[in-house]
Amino acid sequence: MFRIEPLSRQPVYEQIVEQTETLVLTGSLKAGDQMPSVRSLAVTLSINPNTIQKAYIELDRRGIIQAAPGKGNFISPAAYDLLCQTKRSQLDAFDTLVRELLLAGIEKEELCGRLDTLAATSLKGECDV
Amino acid sequence: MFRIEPLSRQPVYEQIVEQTETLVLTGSLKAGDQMPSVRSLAVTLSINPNTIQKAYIELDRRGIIQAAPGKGNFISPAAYDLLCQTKRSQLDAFDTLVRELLLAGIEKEELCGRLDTLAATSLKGECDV
DNA sequence: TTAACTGTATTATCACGAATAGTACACCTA
DNA sequence: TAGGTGTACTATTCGTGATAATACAGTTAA
Repeated sequence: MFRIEPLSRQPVYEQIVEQTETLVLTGSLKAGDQMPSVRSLAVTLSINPNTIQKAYIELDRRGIIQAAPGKGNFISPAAYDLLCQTKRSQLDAFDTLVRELLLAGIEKEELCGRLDTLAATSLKGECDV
Repeated sequence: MFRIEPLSRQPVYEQIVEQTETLVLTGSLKAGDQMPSVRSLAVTLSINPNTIQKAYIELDRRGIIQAAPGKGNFISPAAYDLLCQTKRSQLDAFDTLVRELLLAGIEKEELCGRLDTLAATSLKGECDV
């Protein structure tokens, strides 16, 4: 379910947060789905339970999951819409990257071509905002 | 010349490296241009000379600058071409980002529109590879 | 020649945050 | 009741970015 790279600069707990969000966006995780328990995921990924907890706390803070003490952590009903909204505010990252690639002499046409290919591949629904 | 954000997760020395590379790509720094001296830049940016040196060592390692002991650090003749080549290998970052934005329900057309705008704005030459 | 600049090298130390370790408590359910 | 769940807390380790303080060597111009 998760793929952790311990050598990455990005903290492990953040990798879990981001991958969870991606799983929600791709539809692999839907509202109401139960997350792996703190302890079980710690065993699976061979990392400390506290690290998992830290990731879950952050996901809860963002409204992506909801904790039910004694039962488990579950994907929040609003998770998907929340993420759509968040991603929309990250369009400037797209701008920055494109600007740099253009500066490096990469043709606009090449980027457009890739965009088309990706759009055709990722056959996903819309975000009803 | 440089804009350092001390609170960023990105190390200061890396900020200097990346900004230098961007300046080369934009044409603000050309082959043969002299970089600020380690000590002077340290004073200007109010950071430790060792941090500047670390950035310069990395730039030298990448072939972007060349050191002339006793004289200074200078933009390497191959700097621009090197960066064009490097950026080209970062197209998968573009793919990853686009994929996520598409998943978040952002229309392909919107991204294309932004791409057009950016291409029109950044009126730069090509990279003769 | 001297002074003042340049890059380079070395060692020690500090500061911050990620990650670990260990323990404890409360809740839910079969 | 037993064993799962989330939660809280403290202490410690560890890596690394950044600082501090020197020292040495090459270049340049007064």
